[in-house]
Amino acid sequence: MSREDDSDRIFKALADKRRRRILDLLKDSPKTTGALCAAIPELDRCTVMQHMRVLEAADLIIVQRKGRERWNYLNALPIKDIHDRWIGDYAENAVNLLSRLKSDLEAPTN
Amino acid sequence: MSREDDSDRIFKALADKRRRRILDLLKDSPKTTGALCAAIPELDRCTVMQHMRVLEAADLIIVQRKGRERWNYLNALPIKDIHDRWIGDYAENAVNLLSRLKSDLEAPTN
DNA sequence: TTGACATGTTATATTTTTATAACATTTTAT
DNA sequence: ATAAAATGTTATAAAAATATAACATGTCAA
Repeated sequence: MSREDDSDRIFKALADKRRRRILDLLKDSPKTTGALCAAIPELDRCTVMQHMRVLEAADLIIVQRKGRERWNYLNALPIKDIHDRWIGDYAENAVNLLSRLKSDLEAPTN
Repeated sequence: MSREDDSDRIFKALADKRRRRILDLLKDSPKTTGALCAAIPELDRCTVMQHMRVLEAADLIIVQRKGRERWNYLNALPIKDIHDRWIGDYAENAVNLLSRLKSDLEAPTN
C-alpha cells in the first residue's frame, strides 16, 4: 500500500462535508455510532455507517467495541501527516510563488 | 458564498490524484495549459482542462493569459488557510485525544 | 430463553465525477 | 487574409460516490 494510496484515501475521506462534520463531532469526545446518527438526523443510519467505514479505512477514526456498542475515536495523526508532508511544502513556497507571480505579471512582455 | 462552501470546493479539488499532481507540477514553476497536458500524456487534453477548471474554481490556481497562451500559477494560500483553520485544530488536540483513547481502552469496564 | 436494542451487511437506486468527442474562438506568423 | 496553433465550450458516455431499503448478527436485561 503506497504512500500515495494512503493520502488518496485521506483526501477522499475529507472531501465530503458530512464526513468532516462527523470528525468535528468526534473532536470533542468519542461517541457511539448511535449517538452520531442521532446528531445527524438528516442522514439515514446506514448512510452514516457507510461514511464511518470510509473514515475508518482512511484511518481517520479508531474503533473500539464495548459490548454491543461501538465507540468511535478521532485519529488526528493522518491529518497531521498530510500537513507535514504536503501542506507544509506548499505553505513554505507560498510567499515565494506569489512574489514570482507578481513580478511576472508586472513584466508582461517576456 | 459561505466559508464551508469554500473549504468544500478546496477539499473536493484536492481529493483527486490527478489534480494533486497538477498542483505538484505547478509547484516548481507556472506552466501553460499545453505544457501541463504534455506532462500528463495519459489524460486527454479536455480532461486536463476540466480538472484545471475545478482547481481554478477552488482558487488553488491563478490564471493569467498572455497572447494565445494561458499561464497557470499555483496559489498555496487556500491550502494554508485550511491548515490554519482546520488541521491546526486537529493537530492541537491530537496528543490529547490519543492519550484519552489510551486511558479509555485501559479501563474497559466504564 | 426471549424480546428489544445497537450495530453490521448486501443489494440497488440516485447523484456526482470523470473522460472524451465534436465543435468554436482567439492569436500568431506568413 | 489565411492557415496553423493554443485554448475554450458543450454535450454525452462511463465510472465512482452517496443514499437507502431489506435483511442479518451479536448483546443485554428480565
